Amino acid sequence: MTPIRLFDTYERKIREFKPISPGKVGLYACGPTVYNYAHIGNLRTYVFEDILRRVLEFNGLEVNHVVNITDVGHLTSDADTGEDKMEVGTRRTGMTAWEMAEFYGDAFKSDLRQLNALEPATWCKATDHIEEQIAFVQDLEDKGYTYRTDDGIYFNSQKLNSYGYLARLDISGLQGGARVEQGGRLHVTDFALWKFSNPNEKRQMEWVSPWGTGFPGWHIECSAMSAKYLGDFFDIHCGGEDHIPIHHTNEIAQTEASKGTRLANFWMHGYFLQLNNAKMAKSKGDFIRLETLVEEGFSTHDYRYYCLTAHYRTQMSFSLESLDASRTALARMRQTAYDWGEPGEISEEYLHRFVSYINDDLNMPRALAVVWEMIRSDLADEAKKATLLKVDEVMGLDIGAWHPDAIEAPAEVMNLLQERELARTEKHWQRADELRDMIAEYGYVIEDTGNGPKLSR
RNA sequence: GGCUGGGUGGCAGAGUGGUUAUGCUGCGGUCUGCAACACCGUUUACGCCGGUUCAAUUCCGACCCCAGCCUCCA
Repeated sequence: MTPIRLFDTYERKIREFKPISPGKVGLYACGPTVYNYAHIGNLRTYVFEDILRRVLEFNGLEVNHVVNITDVGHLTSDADTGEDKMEVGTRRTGMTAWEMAEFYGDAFKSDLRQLNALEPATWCKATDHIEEQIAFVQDLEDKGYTYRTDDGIYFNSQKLNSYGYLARLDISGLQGGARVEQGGRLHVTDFALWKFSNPNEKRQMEWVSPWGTGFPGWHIECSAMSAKYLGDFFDIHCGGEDHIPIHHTNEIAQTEASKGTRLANFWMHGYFLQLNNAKMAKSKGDFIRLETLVEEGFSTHDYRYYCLTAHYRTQMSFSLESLDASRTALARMRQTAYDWGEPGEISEEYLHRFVSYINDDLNMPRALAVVWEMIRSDLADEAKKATLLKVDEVMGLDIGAWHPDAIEAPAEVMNLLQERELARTEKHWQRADELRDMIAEYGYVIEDTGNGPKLSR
């Protein structure tokens, strides 16, 4: 079998992937912060992670997939004007922080299911792992990596020579450009491990700790939970590209200080979906949800297909026009496959070519090109069907489950349709065309096939 | 300002030191009463300026532009 080669952000190169334990892969994916719905840009990263998992499994590996839910740890902005996102969220929704976390967590899981992403083996919430996080911070304190300020316990990034290696950070450059008040931090790159509650206001989420009542910093949850579920050094850690300079840099710093490892053997990042030449941001008004696309008449699978048309490591420009191209392509793929009938023998040649691309750093656009080549080849239909169903184990487009919708048209439309068929057998073409126009006014399109007319909306 | 990454045909998006994916769209054709579907064919593509080379979109350098991060963020 073709070796699996993956791009590792830490090394900044593609290298062969070999599991730390033969046959088994530990995979940790940074999950959502649940103060709002996920937008399609967020979702693109989870589609990438799902493809990664499917490719590993396609290669016969057993994947232990862990995804966290960040339901606490939203640091209040360091600037005086900053607000706690969670607080803003509770005001907006009228829910408590706990209710909100559950609500948006469920919405997120629902989005993933609709995108046909495989369910992780473990979902872990930050609030369910406060003890582990406290223990982790305690360990860092014992090892001399922390200091205390007025508002929390901080990680001293200067204690690690390798700090910022993942992002190739030029720390002196950062200092010149820092736009935010440092507070009590000693260095710009230092970050909170544990934040104290403000004595003047009661937080909805807070816990007692050896340092005082408060809540964990954002980064510590991933170091603590990944260690719990996958060990001190596991195979792959994923997330969005924006996590490279801060979140993952800090996770690595914590784990390196505590465990002496770089946390994961491979660091992989999904790149942004751009809207109007800028990243889609929850803070802007123009963020698009999966549900928004459905309201626009697209299916969630259309969006999944769309994600496969670009490599995960390139930014992609979103527009309804380009999504429409994917919808058309997927519709043709499904319909064609349906018409092929029952599957026969898989074409080893096409399968092999497909695998050589997916194993080459998840090159789905190239793999998809092979699939189209196969579809338009002179292979027998049964072989095409079998091959397509096989490669769909990776694509996840549910090709095999699809069937044409049985259109339920109102009786008026059905009568018109019947009338038109009569006109056609009598070769009254003008009348037939009039009837077609009338049917069109009800919103239905007619396709005349060998087996009679076919209605669609 | 610093750091990281990128600029490919109408759109999206692969890839390569010489033969220039793939999907969608447009155009031409076959099929069809017409249309639609399907199928076949098809259009001056590689930001700009230098350099290396027999040959550069592909390698090197400068420049311009774009995105991300430096602030919660997929």
